[in-house]
Amino acid sequence: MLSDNLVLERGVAKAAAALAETGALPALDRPHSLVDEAYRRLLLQLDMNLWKVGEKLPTEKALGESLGVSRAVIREALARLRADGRIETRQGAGAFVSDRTKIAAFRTENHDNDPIQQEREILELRQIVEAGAAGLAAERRTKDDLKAIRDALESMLAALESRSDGSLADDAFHNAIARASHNTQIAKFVEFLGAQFSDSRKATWDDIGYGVGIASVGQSDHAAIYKAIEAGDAAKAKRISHSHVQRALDRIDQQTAERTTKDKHR
Amino acid sequence: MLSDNLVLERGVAKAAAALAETGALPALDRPHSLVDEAYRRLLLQLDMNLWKVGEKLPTEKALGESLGVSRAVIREALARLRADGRIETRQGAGAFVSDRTKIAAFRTENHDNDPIQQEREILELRQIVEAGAAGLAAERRTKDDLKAIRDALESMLAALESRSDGSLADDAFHNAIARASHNTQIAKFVEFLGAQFSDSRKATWDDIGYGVGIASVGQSDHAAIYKAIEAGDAAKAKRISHSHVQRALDRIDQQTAERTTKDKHR
DNA sequence: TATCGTCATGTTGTCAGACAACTTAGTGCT
DNA sequence: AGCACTAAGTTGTCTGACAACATGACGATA
Repeated sequence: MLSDNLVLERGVAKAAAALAETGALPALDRPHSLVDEAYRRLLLQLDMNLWKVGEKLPTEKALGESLGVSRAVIREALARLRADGRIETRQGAGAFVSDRTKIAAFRTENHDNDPIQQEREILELRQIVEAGAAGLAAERRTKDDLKAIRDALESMLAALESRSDGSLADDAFHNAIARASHNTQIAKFVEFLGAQFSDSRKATWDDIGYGVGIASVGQSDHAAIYKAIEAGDAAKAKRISHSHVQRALDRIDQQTAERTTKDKHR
Repeated sequence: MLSDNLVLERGVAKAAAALAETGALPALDRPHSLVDEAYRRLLLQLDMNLWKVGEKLPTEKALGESLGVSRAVIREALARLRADGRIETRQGAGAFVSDRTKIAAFRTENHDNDPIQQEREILELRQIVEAGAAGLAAERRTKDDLKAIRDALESMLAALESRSDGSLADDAFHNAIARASHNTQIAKFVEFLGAQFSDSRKATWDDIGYGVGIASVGQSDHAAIYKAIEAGDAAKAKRISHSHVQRALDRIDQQTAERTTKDKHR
């Protein structure tokens, strides 16, 4: 079942050349490298608890043979899993499934979930963390922090007036607030969460966004958040930041509702 | 400066054998594998902005020669960096520094920071997220969720009465609440943050913890959090959860204060 | 019998070389 | 200038080899 040959699966040049004569479609799509594929397979099997915690995985040789790839490919895939803290390897012994207390990295990827649902969930997490960060920022901000936030605010205003893309300034604004919390982990995490969006956030700033006026509503939120942080009002900063993201959540829910309605009438 | 040879650096068997005659201490500690070391070096150089965003890294061959390791080692290290989203590689072209919008994984590790300070920062992040999760849990919990939380609560109570280690049940309690938020990203992240602690959390449950009564105070917090979630009181669940973690933060600050005082008198 | 070395075997860690697939820059032709 | 073509350089993958280490079997010794 899981012994599918990775090489045979994707279109290799040799196979493609052979098929070209028969008129079969060329192997245009090479979605991932062999290492990527091997990594996905192994991660999937780990998530499915195919091997218990502490149990030994098959040897690199065996894994390579079952997937039809060389040991080098398997080793690079295992290196990733080890970096994620999902497995531990001991020279001469083998690779073992590590328990959950060893997780070393957080990723938002999810094999099975609906992408929209996933985006909603990330946004909700973002809402919590950014509101908390805004609260801390109100308590700890320095003059330099305020200046950084203000600069980003002005960049966004300029973008808004020229109807150009302000998503970068938007990012900078939220990151500046997170940094003002003077907690590098929070700052790093907000930056990370922001990166998980980059494309979908642009929707706020494109033509549609301007048409609906999302961007300008957002801007008044931003100004209010800044004022609260400047005034040192943590509760207020948290509240406004929270409701600011809530608007984005509501938009997602509204779109989802519209879609399901459409589906019913189809 | 950065052309140090990794192989020469760590204690290789050959070198150890040579030193054995001179009476030098044996190379007991083999801290990391070559791949780990190479990964750290490259990550450090990336964090130091040695190469600009979009800039091309040296070739695998060159990197291998400058670190004194084979291409295979470099490739596995680069595989990790690529998995983290720090670089992108194009076959035939090279490896390039990717911009911050591509970050694929969040790690708490920090090269330079004081470990205690880092623990405090993670705990603060935890405070924010867990309080938010508790709030959502109060709004969305099902009967099954409540049962899972209650089970963990009872496990902790049993551990408390038998004065045994309840850190696992403690973990289970907070994870059950996070799952009750019905947001898999939040649940995954709470689980992740919990894993970043596992050892230091045990302090709450060891002998010292019992002596000071930390565990029993925590237990009354836990019970109150459960009640609030059961009652659907989101604000209350958030508030208690927040102050629950605040106690742990205060303990850290107190320890830090004591240490600095001691340092002064030394 | 129980314990302790020793050894054979298997596995991971690392190295070296080779070729395929691909990019890039240059070269020469039109 | 623009184009096809070539050549060199780079990453992706494969293969084979050896070192370092773990583990269990075996036999010697007390």
